[in-house]
Amino acid sequence: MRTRSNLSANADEIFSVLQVVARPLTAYQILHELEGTTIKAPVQVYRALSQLMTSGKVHRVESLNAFVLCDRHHATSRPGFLICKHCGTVQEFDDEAIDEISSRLAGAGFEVENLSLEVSGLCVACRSEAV
Amino acid sequence: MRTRSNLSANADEIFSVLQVVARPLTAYQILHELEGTTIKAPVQVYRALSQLMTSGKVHRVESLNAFVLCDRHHATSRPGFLICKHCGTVQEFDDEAIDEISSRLAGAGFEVENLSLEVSGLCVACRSEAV
DNA sequence: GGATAGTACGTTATATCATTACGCACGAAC
DNA sequence: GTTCGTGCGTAATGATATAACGTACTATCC
Repeated sequence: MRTRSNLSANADEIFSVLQVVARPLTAYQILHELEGTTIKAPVQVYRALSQLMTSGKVHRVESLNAFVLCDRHHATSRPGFLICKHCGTVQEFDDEAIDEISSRLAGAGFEVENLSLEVSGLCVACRSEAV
Repeated sequence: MRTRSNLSANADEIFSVLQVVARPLTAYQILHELEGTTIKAPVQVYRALSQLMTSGKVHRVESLNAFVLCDRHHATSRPGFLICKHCGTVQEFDDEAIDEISSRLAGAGFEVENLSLEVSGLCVACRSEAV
C-alpha cells in the first residue's frame, strides 16, 4: 500500500515522527514514539528506515546510531553532521570539500557508495556559554 | 600496573591483538581472540579500548562498530577510512581537505573534538575484479 | 482469469554491541 | 599508615539490529 507521499504505510508514519521531533532519533526511540500503533516491533522500524534511507529521505548518524530527516538543503551531494556533546543538537552542514574528497577518491579508483562525515564537539551556543 | 609500552596490562594485550590482525575488529571479536586469557568479559575489552583511544593508539570505525590500530602515517590531524563492502578491507587515508573542513568549522565557532570520515564502496581491486 | 513474481507486512526469537554497579588490589602522595 | 586514583574482575542488564517464518496484496503475463 502506497500513501500520497509514495512511502509505504510504516515508512510514512516514521517519516512523520522524525518530521515532528526534527532531531535524530534511535530506532527504539521511534518505536517508543509509536506506542499504541500497529508498529510494535523493532524490525518494523528498521525496515521502514531502510526504505527511507534508500529513497534519500533519511540519513543515518553512525556515531549516534540514530536517524534524522534529510533537510534537503544540501549544496553538496553529501552532508556532514555537527554533533554537540553538550546540548545534543545535531546539525547538517555542507562543505564543498566533501565533494572534493569524494572525487579524489573516485579518481584514485575507489567507487564511493556512501560517505559519512560526523564531527562532534561544542556548538557555538554551548561554547560561548561555557566561558 | 604498567608495561613497557606504557599501557595497562589489558590494553597492552588488546593492542597486540590489533597489531597482529592488522584490520578492524569489534570488541567481541577481540574478546574471542583472547579466549583463555584473563580477559573474559566485554567490559574489560571496552575499558582497554577506551584507554587506547584516549591515547590515540586506536581509532573507532563508527560504521562498523569496530576498532583498528592507528597507522601513525597521518599527514593530516585526522584520518579518513575507506571501507570496501566487497572484500571488507579498511584502509586509513589522508586528505588535506579534512583539516580544511575542521578549520572552517572552528572558524565558524564550532569547537571540534572529534571528526569521523568514513567512506564505503568498492576498493580498486574489487572494482576491477567486478568488470 | 489463474499463475507467478515482487513487495510490504506482522510475529517471534535471537544475535550483536555496550554499559552499570559493585567491591578488591595496588601504588603514589601526603 | 591513611587517603586517593586507577585499573581490575564479576555479574547483570541495557541498547542496537537482524534472522526466519508465513501472510496479504498488487501487477504482469500468458
